[in-house]
Amino acid sequence: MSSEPAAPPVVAVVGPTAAGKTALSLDLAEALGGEIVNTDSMQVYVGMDIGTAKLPVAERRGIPHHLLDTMNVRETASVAEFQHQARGVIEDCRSRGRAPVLVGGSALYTRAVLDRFEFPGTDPAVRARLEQRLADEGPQPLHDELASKDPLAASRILPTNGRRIVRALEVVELTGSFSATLPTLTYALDGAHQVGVDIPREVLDERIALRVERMWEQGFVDEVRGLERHGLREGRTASAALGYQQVLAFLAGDLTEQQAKESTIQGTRRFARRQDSWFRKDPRIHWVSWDDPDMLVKVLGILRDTP
RNA sequence: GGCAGGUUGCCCGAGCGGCCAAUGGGAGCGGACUGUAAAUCCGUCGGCGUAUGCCUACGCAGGUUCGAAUCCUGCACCUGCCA
Repeated sequence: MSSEPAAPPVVAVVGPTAAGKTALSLDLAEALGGEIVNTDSMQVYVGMDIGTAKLPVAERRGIPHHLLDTMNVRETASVAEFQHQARGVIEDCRSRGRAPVLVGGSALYTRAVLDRFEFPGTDPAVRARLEQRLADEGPQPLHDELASKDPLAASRILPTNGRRIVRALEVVELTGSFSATLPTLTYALDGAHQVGVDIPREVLDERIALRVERMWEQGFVDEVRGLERHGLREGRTASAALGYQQVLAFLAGDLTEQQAKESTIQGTRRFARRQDSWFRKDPRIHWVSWDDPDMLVKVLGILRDTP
């Protein structure tokens, strides 16, 4: 038996928005002597605070938080880039003997960090050309083209999903083929664990509605107004964030404020369903109930008992 | 009080004698997902333990018809115009 200290574990807290991931992650980080690593695709933006439910600095209990506020709203986010940064942060934490605690609801981001996930490159010119064609011709001709160049990829992507077809064609042009299917569930990091916060739909729906109401009370509309001046509307990814897109529509006069709020609640609920479909099918996740008073103890037990 | 219009499935909204359990949208439910992922897209969607099947259903009650959500009569409620 080796006597050298084991590397600190990597724990990812997953689950739908508003389930209570943040509280658990803070408790965990304190218990493990760890640091928080954000895996939320929208909390990376500077100034997107209220609408993303970003934890205020004052409530971070002095625990270092990584990968928050790394981009401005005009910049386009990228999973591959995020993966690179996150792995760097994780390695850095562990080298200092600190356990990285990942928190966030962006399933693809979390998996990209935790799992063996390699993203083929990208080429802005190729992408732009394909997107132009998508706008002009619609998805079907592009799908036909994909079918002739990479039949397997075409068979795995529906002819109506222009977005995925464009990316597939881009990768085919760059590398010759596109896998169009998710890699197996295999951790790329040693000592990785995933803990899911399980919460009944009815409770979650209620919490989402409440959270959105609070956002408005806290001045969300003003936050978006301010970000609009910093180019939020031009930001490709940031402008599509839930709540932000709705408030932008309100500010443009396309929705009433009430409609924007209701649409945000509705959209967030649907988003939570999509998050569920990622997390529920991952058998590696250890689930704990959102209202379990012994949640932390249980999670620590799980970490101790599983390799 | 008179004239005109309306009442459809969880919600909105088409249908205007058979091809209607009833177009479409939303919600709900399920699913996909490799460099925009809080995105993009798909399926399902009255009930009945597989059904060329049965039941329930288009405000309520009756009628015409081989057959009605669709036509007629009465009633109830809503709406626009004239008073």
